[in-house]
Amino acid sequence: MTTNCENCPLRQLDLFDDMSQDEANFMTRFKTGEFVAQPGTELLAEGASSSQLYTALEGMGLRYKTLEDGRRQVVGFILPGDFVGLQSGIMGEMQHSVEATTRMTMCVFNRSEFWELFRNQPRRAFDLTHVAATEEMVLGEMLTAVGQMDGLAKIAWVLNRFFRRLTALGLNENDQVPLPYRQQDIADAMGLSLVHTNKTLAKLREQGIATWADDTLTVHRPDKLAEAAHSVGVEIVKRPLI
Amino acid sequence: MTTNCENCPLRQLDLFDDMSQDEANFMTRFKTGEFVAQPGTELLAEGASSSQLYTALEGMGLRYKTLEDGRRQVVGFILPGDFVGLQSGIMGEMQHSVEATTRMTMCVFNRSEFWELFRNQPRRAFDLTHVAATEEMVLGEMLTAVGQMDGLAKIAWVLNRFFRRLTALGLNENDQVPLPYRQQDIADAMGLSLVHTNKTLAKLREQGIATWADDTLTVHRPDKLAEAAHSVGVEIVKRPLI
DNA sequence: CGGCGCCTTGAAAAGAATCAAGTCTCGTGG
DNA sequence: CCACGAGACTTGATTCTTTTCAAGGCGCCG
Repeated sequence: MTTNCENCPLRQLDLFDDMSQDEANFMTRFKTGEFVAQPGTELLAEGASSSQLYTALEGMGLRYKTLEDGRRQVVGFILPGDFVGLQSGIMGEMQHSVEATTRMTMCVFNRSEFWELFRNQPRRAFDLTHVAATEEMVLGEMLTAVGQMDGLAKIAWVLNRFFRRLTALGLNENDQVPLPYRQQDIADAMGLSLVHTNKTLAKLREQGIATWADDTLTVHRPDKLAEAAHSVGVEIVKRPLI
Repeated sequence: MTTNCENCPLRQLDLFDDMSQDEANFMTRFKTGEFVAQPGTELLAEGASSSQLYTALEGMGLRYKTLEDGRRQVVGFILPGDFVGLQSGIMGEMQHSVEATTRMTMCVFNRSEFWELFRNQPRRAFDLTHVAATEEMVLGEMLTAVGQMDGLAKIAWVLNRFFRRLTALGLNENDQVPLPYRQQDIADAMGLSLVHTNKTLAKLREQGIATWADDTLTVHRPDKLAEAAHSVGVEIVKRPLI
């Protein structure tokens, strides 16, 4: 029993642009099925050319690149509503791997119908470009954090981002949001060592700003967190849902 | 006297995808003129919504984000053939500023005709998405370098990238390519201090790998440079020209 | 000639990585 | 039912990369 795009629960959210009836119909045709990934599964591999494109419907995952020496750079986190596989759809090959952190439900689209989308659904084509541009924007902000901030600000930055984004997804209950990643994932995302990440998280905890334990992030002082992240004004941008 | 897209010198290069006659005609109509920017000029400002989109025809520039405390993160370098302003075209607002480093000649396109491109030129729309995806890919690689590599590898990485890209643009003469940036620009791009950048450049020079002086980068040992950059196999990807 | 921008170099200070244990939880198998 | 091991989180001590501070040099332009 797969979810029909017209009844997609994500469509209700303010975070996402409205979708016309016509577009929803098209998406339902474009969608070839659903796929459930178990925790730890690799959905797409760097260098691989997948014939499948996905939109995350439920669960969380991450994008990462691996270096020869085993180091890993997390280049993004995948939350519900995120489109996955655009690079392979456009350039024929993924430049990073994608892994499910929790159990994930993915909407599956067929790459062969990708071209039809550009020919017959200019609005959806525009949205796809929007998705790519948004991704680029996020990477630019992340690069700025990794390149210019010190440890405390980096950690605050990424926690703040999660907090706001997950709140926009309606997952905030009493200033608590689910955050099922490991400390190593955050360390690899922000270019810090695991040990330093751990000590920095402890600092944020001791200062009564935010506590992250048991896959749950509790933000006691959202204002202080944003301040520590040097990103007071940053809004989570509205985006199209593919 | 502006350059006609059909006779655009960049089109000759292997680096760029072929363009059909029909597409070249469309681009000529899409193009509203040319614009010459003097060194140091700000072409687009972060947060601004420009009604103009550009393709760099000649010269070099850079994209950067500024933090409240004055720090700066360079999020990309603009070389001939690069498209500028996609974010403002798609999302209505630039997320980074763009500055001309040298004198630059820019092809100017009108944002108001942007939508027509998506409606009537699906192939060009696809190319635009390709540009966005390529940009995302480059940022991902840069993030990996900034997040995971040490100083020497970071500098080697960026020099190697310039060397290969400028070579693909036909600007390589005897292993020398023009590189008109300041050390501070490279430092801000790779998240290093100016002092450390300078000392690291000295190291590469002493080791006989590469010398950068007088706006010219000379690579004595391309193999060693790529090795130091941990990016032996990375190719400069072919891309569409907008 | 003087000042400004950029590059260079040395010394000191600090932030982050690495090394090294040790704890806690949870699932597995004896 | 409990011992055991794996995986993740903590914490202290040490090492080292990188930053910051400070100063001088060089070329260019008014």
